[in-house]
Amino acid sequence: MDKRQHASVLLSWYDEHARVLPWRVGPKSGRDVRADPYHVWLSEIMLQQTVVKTVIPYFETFLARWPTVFELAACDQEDVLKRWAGLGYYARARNLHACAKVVVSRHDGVFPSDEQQLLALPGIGPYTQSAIRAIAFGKRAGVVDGNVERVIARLYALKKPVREIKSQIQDKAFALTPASRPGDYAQAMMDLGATICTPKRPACARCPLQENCLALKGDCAAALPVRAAKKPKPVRTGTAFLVLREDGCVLLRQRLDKGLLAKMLEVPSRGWIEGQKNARNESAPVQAQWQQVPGFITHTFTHFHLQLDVQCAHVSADHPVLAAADRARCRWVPRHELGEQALPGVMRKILSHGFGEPL
DNA sequence: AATTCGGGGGG
DNA sequence: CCCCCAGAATT
Repeated sequence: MDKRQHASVLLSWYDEHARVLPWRVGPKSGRDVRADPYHVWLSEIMLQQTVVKTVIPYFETFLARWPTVFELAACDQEDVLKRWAGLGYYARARNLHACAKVVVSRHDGVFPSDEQQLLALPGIGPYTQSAIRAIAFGKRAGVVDGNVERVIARLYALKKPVREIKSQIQDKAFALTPASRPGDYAQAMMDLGATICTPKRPACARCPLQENCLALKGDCAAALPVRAAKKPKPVRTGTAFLVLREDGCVLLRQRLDKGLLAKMLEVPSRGWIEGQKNARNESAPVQAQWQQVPGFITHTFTHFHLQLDVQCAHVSADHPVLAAADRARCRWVPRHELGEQALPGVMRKILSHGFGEPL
């Protein structure tokens, strides 16, 4: 099967099996209908390392709140962080807002179709750049994400660690990309990887490319691609402090501008340290009579496990926050407004555990 | 070239 | 539990 047949077979499969997604136009709604670059960009940022099902409700919320890049560029960053809360990788949200501002201020609100201009925008890397050019502008770009990486590795039975053959995979992906409907082709490859050519137990019997697949021929599809061994995740422990004011407000604090969960809100805590020796050096955010909440919460980040116990205290309305440096970042939030704050998943777990009920 | 960034769904 | 996901930025 040559390259033209490959693309033709895959596009036929896509025309019949394509999933209906809110940012996707077609494929049956017409040949030259291209998706709105703003929609494509927004969805692609959200889809970085995040599965389609998780993204859909966030995409709908963002589009309803900010119909165009102009509204998004004009809003406050914290508003973006609030609506991104729970989606993870929060640098994406900060870069999203920064990118919108640049597109408005330097490109008159029109997304560029040029590779270098796209790469210059915050949050847009090699993958997102090519996806936008193919899907929104109909350019012939080699779109390689984790799905395509796996499909290509199997099609050609590439048995070296993918780390070492990135450029080879990129070259083959581009070579296979047709001049017509490159956006549909890219989405077809990704859909194939997500639904047929899955990491474990691929459904080769239902694959439109089975005649073309060297891995299937060599009976090694499930073993590809070869990825580097992962390092074990250490366990960090600490204590969270849930401060309840008599008027029903909870003490929250904005995190630092850099690092884990940067600029998001948090329940004040100490520790997050491997082992337990130095966990008692830092102090609580206020002086109070602390009461241990029975049990603990656990949360797993990309590179460590976290286990926190939760201490709870009730304070009066004029109670001072201890650390002067913290006061600027601290705020009292009514309990019924917690759900709409820029609180990451782990912070919501802490609050739910402390209150004994979901936010 | 390695590490740092979240969170959740599926085996 | 472990895997990986429409990756990018930083070191």
